[in-house]
Amino acid sequence: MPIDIPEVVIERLPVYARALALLATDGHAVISSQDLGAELGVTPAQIRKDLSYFGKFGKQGRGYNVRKLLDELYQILGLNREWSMALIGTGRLGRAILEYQGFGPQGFRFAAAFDADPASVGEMIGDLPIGDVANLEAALLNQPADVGIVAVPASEAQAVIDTLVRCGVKAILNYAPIAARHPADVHLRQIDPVLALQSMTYYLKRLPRATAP
Amino acid sequence: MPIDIPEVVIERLPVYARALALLATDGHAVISSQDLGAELGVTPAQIRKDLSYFGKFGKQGRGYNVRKLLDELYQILGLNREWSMALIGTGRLGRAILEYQGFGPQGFRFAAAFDADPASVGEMIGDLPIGDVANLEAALLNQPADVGIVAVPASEAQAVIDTLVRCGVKAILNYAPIAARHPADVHLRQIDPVLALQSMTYYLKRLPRATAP
DNA sequence: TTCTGTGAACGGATTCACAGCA
DNA sequence: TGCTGTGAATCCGTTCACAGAA
Repeated sequence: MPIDIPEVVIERLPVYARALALLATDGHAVISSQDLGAELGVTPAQIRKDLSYFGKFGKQGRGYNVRKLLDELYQILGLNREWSMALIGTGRLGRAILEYQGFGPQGFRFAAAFDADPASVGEMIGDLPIGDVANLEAALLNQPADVGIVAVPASEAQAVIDTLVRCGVKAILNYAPIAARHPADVHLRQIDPVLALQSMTYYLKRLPRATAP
Repeated sequence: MPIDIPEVVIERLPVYARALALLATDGHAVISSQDLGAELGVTPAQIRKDLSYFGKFGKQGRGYNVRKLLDELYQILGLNREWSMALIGTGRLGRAILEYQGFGPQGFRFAAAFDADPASVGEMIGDLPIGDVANLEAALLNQPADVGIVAVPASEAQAVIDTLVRCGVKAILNYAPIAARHPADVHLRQIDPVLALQSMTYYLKRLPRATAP
């Protein structure tokens, strides 16, 4: 298993896994790179090349056993275990993230929550107590989390991320609209709907039709 | 202004704009590609090359006038106007999106909301009435939206996206966890925190330290 | 025959490096 | 001297095309 696998490849694997999971529940036993690619809007060669970084999972002339390939991807991605997450920021956004039903079924569990507002600290959200962000470092050193979820205001986000990094957290999902600085060995993903919209308006602007005011 | 500007370039422009806006409010009048790059974790050459697709905005020996470059980027991206959005899906996620405070200040306004649940249809969220998703097509043809925001369950998302496409919506922000099929002239961005997490676990799995069970 | 796995070819984005202007 | 703008060189991911297994 080579060490220099392009990050784009790693980012596509969960997409494949999700599609395969769907195929499995639909009762498909086997699928070709051709058909999987059509499903996902990806070229068959892309899929085969991506998978070839990790091994040979298909059968020539047949395709891939859906169940087997799915298991392999789960193994590769580490999805066959539970991952603990610490949420920092329990305002509107933070609470929405906590209540989002998509994480649990995929094995991502909130283990702790923190906020800076004294009015919130001590409060319970479900069965999760809100801790003081001032104690974030101590709390994390005592009970580490695999992933940090940052949902604080933009002005506070870099400081929170620095703290997470200092505590050894190696994966951060940042909802704050900032370009956060972080060491190369810490993985950071940005959830940024406004940036997504702002890049699409470039193309909208160049279209003939316009919305009525 | 060439037509074949790489999409990655377009996606970086809002990042530059955001940083410049911050610099402007901080009172910085001028910035070099060097300093802006350091701020954003991007190489100076990258910034200069990106901007060169659109014109010459800097002064040799000095750098870029922050205010002027920001104005140019707003012009290029079409951020100096308001864009209307239609939200489809007003469940937990949809309501959180509606209440998110980040869209308004950037000129993105919710013009309509739709749901399939008869119990929700007719209800008001703030000053926005929830329409029946069965009437989505008619409503959009009557009052077009610039952007569609999809926050329905995964099983319904492709159908909703198909409808938006049929109504001429050319920009879609999809929160549903599916790899949606869409025509090349329709721009689609995916907000998918679970995928983001699932690609980071690949790297976490390969680290020595593990969380206590 | 069908479809995988993969080296080779290709294409496109990033980086380099420098001419040129303030 | 300092920094932009940009062709050229480089790097890297994608696609091609085919040998080989079922």
